Amino acid sequence: MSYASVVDAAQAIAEPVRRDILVLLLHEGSVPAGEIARRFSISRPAISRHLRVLRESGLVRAETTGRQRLYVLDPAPLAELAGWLAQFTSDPAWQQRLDALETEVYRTRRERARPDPAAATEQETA
Amino acid sequence: MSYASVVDAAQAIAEPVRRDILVLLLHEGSVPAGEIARRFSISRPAISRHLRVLRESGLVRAETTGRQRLYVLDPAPLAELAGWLAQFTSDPAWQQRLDALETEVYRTRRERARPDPAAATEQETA
DNA sequence: CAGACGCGTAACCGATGAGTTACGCTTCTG
DNA sequence: CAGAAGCGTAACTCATCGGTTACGCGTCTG
Repeated sequence: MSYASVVDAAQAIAEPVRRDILVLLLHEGSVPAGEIARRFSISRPAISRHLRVLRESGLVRAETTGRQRLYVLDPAPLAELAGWLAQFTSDPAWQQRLDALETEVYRTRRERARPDPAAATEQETA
Repeated sequence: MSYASVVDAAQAIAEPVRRDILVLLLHEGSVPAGEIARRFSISRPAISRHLRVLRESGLVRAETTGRQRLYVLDPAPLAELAGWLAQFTSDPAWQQRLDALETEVYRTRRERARPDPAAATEQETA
């Protein structure tokens, strides 16, 4: 398990516009660059560079047909990222440890309703 | 359709150090801030700010005990992010469209394994 | 109680990133 | 074949980010 492309995928995903582009491609399948740009309020070069980021991180592939560039989604890196996330969401170890630790913070989180006697968890960063 | 915290989670995940912190907390359960800082080569204030980002995105919770701040993982936002990713990895629609399109780019992708650009910030240093 | 300890924050700085406009290259078209 | 259409890139600006050092504040301890 190398999780090599997790780095790039996470970086790519961090940008709202890029996420929207991915969703767009998911729904529409294959969309030319200009058409993608037309869907957003930012300029076409900005979209072009977002597409480059997505391309370089393997999330998207481009097929040149004539003077158009059709973009298609490639969810493989996203699957890898999902695999990386799985170690957190599926592994029960963290919960066991938290149970063993029996911290106040966790009980609060878990019950979500009881009055907080100490309230020492949420203070800084006013 | 909320995916509200996906934004923040993706942002938090985009940073290699923050990913490593999450993995560290996954394995160790509850770790004080200074101990976390000691595991990395960067300065303690830098870690402190990474921890703030993780806190504000809900990925981590802090419990103050005396003069220590114990950090624990909260995988809930990661689960949400995984849910967002699921629309790409589980939905078969994209593949149908790609099959229908039958593009050269896709056949290329399918036949030969794609080269993996090595960028191994992944394996935690702990 | 003075001082060490633990941790967060402020102030500052170089690097990165996302947006813009201007431009160039290739491909279609009248 | 000239010009429009479609895209990408270069050059630039501004905001954000991640790192550092200096500092402040609450907590433990001899």
